[in-house]
Amino acid sequence: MPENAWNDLKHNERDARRRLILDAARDLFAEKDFKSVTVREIAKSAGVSIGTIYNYYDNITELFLDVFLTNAEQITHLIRQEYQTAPPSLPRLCDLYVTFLNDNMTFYQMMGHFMLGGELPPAATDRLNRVMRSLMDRIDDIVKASGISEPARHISHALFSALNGIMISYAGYPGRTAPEIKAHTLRLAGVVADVFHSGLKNN
Amino acid sequence: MPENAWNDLKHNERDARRRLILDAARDLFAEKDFKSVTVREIAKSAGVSIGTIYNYYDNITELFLDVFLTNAEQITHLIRQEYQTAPPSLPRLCDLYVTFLNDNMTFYQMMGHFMLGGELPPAATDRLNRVMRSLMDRIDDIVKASGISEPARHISHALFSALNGIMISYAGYPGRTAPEIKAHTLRLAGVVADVFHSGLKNN
Amino acid sequence: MPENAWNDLKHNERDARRRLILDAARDLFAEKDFKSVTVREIAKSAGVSIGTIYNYYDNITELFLDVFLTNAEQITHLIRQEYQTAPPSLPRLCDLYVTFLNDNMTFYQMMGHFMLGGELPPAATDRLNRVMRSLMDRIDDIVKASGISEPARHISHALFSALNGIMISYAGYPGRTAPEIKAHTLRLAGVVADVFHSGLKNN
Amino acid sequence: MPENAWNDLKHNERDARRRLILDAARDLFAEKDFKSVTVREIAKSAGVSIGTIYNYYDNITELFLDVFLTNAEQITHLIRQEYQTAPPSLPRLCDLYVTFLNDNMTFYQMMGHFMLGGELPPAATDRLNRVMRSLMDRIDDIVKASGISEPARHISHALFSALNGIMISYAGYPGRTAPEIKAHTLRLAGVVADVFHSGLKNN
DNA sequence: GATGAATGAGCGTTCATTCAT
DNA sequence: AATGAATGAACGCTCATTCAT
Repeated sequence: MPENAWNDLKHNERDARRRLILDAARDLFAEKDFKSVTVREIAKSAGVSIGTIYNYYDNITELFLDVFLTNAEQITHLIRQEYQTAPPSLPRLCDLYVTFLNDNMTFYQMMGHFMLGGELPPAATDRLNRVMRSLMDRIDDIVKASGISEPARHISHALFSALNGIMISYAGYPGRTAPEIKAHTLRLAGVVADVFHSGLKNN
Repeated sequence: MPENAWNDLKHNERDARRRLILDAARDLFAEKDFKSVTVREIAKSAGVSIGTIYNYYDNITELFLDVFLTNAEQITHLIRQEYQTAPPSLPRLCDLYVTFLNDNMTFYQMMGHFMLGGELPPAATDRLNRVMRSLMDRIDDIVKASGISEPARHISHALFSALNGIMISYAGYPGRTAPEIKAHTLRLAGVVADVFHSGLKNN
Repeated sequence: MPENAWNDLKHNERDARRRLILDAARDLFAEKDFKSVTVREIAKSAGVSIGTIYNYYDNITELFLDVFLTNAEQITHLIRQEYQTAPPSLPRLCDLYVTFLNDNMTFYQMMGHFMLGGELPPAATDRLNRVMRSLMDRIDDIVKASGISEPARHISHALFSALNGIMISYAGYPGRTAPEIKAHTLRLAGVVADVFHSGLKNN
Repeated sequence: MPENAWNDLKHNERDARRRLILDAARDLFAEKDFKSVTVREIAKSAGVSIGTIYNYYDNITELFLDVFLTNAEQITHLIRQEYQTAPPSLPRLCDLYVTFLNDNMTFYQMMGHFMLGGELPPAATDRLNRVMRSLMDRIDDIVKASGISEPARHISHALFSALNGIMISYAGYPGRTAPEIKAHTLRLAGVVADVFHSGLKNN
């Protein structure tokens, strides 16, 4: 079926180009506050023209959102994998998640942006909610499997919150190098895991 | 010493004016995303000219920072008061802090901004660190007094993180009213307090 | 001569395609200000690709001009028909022309555009002049046949001007519906016809 | 009253600057299609920065409208003067108006733009209508005073239309110099005046 | 010290046109 | 001949900052 093959090729090409832009944007975001990255910079960095970016995204917010949601899907996938391939472990979950946040600070910044102030078109809000709920579900899986008696959803929320909070509180610690920050945040992730583990056993 | 009196007067006036600007800015931030507030708006709202603002602040970031640090000092003060007037209580601390974040979303947004992305001049960084350390010390006071055996500082960091994280994770939940958000975040604050309380007793 | 037949076929096909684009453009112009119609929209509406349009027209101005001139030829033809099938009548001429302008606002807008501001390549200017002169000649036919003693060409110009002017002055009257505008402009066309009729008898 | 004097000075200065921009814009419009004049060009031509223009006008449409309305008020004033200082004369009115259009082609182009396609904010539409009605009233004054028995308003509309139409039909005549165009349009204005004059006497 | 008009770099976005397939 | 993704100059507009008064 040459028709299909051709379509696939086209589709692949389009996807590849989109990925090119996506990755360029992500790299740029890693260097500075993502809100200060411009369309021009992304275009230059991706090696395409400004117009091309608008060929793939209606506006820059959509691109930002795509970077964010791609990241969210990534960590969601990682947690699902962990759940499926190893006995459930709060410490490992915490380590996994905080490691990811350290390696993807943009994701973290964007979570703050989109979940706090960001005016989003309704369609985008829907997509955002769906993806975030899926992430939360995967965390829930592990929390539940850790033998918790309480209504698990609240615990999952609290744990998710605590891990996110580690970053907002320490990720930007001035005068610290990236490895130092990673070390400190992972240590705190361990403390959180411990506290939740022993705190929940005894309820 | 008339010279001193005159200086004091001048000093007071200057401080009063600065406060005027500060308060106007804070009020404006309460209405919308702080990054979208313009110098023009602040000037108008404070009843002074644009130029005057630059008389008190070198640039708009300094003003933003001043608002943030003022808020930080405020919550620091509240926690100190709590510590001095009531028996130490993790649940009350958590409630107090999360209530404050709900009532001062700007503080929360700015914490995210300054601690994550914000390029700050060194002097500003120093001031930021000092104030945040002081806030942490007050949290530390209560954590220590709650009868914890472990090295308290880490626990304090983790607790502080967890409380901050509650907000980034749920404060912007789309489709929820402010009271609903407050209710949910306070509930989660309760869960965190519980978990830390029972989790730490048994270590 | 198969060669010729083939050429004819090709020629017909080409013409049909051009007509397709032309009609799509005209329909689009009817919906909104012609200056705001994009090549992309025309292509989509005509069911061809952007590139194809450039295969038939060097640039978008040429297409606009083609739409305009086609319209001009249409009204020219209508007036000739009127001249050939009915006794010459100024009122009927005025009614016919103003009705056409009402039903083809694009033509009117374009007349304003091309005759006032439009930078046109010389070849296009020639074509424009030829077509407009032909239109004027048909008006002239009827004016002359109406029993006018004066040098007819000036009268024809003045009449043509007056009818065009009715539109620029009232076609966009805000708050009026299309039928109301048609009614008013036709009434004014009647006044103009009367004035020219009685004004010219007595000279 | 020094306060008032100061305010007057400020007011005058502001007005002078606004006039500067207005005139620069008008000059530019005279050179090319007014829709193709950019904010940058106007700024450069007026010797001010881009930002300054936005200090006086909310957006470029407002500036365009100001140029147009200023012109409209000018010709309105000229016609009123004529009415007050000379016996009413259709030929003189026609000559006056068409001379003005020749010397202010921008006014003519803008009339076409604003009265046909131009999407205008309601406030602007109101202002536009008021000014145009005032212009029409002055024409009405002279038409009525010319001893016309018919309902004058329709006649005024028709005359106004006819004069405007002269321009749309001949102002851009390609290959003609400005003086030639002026001569031809004034000649047609004379024809129109004649026709209306004798046509109306006999009704 | 207070003022606010002026500044202009820089923003996101558009769209006629090109050209490799 | 037909395609449509890529292009990038150019647009209107914003807003932190400056500086003459």
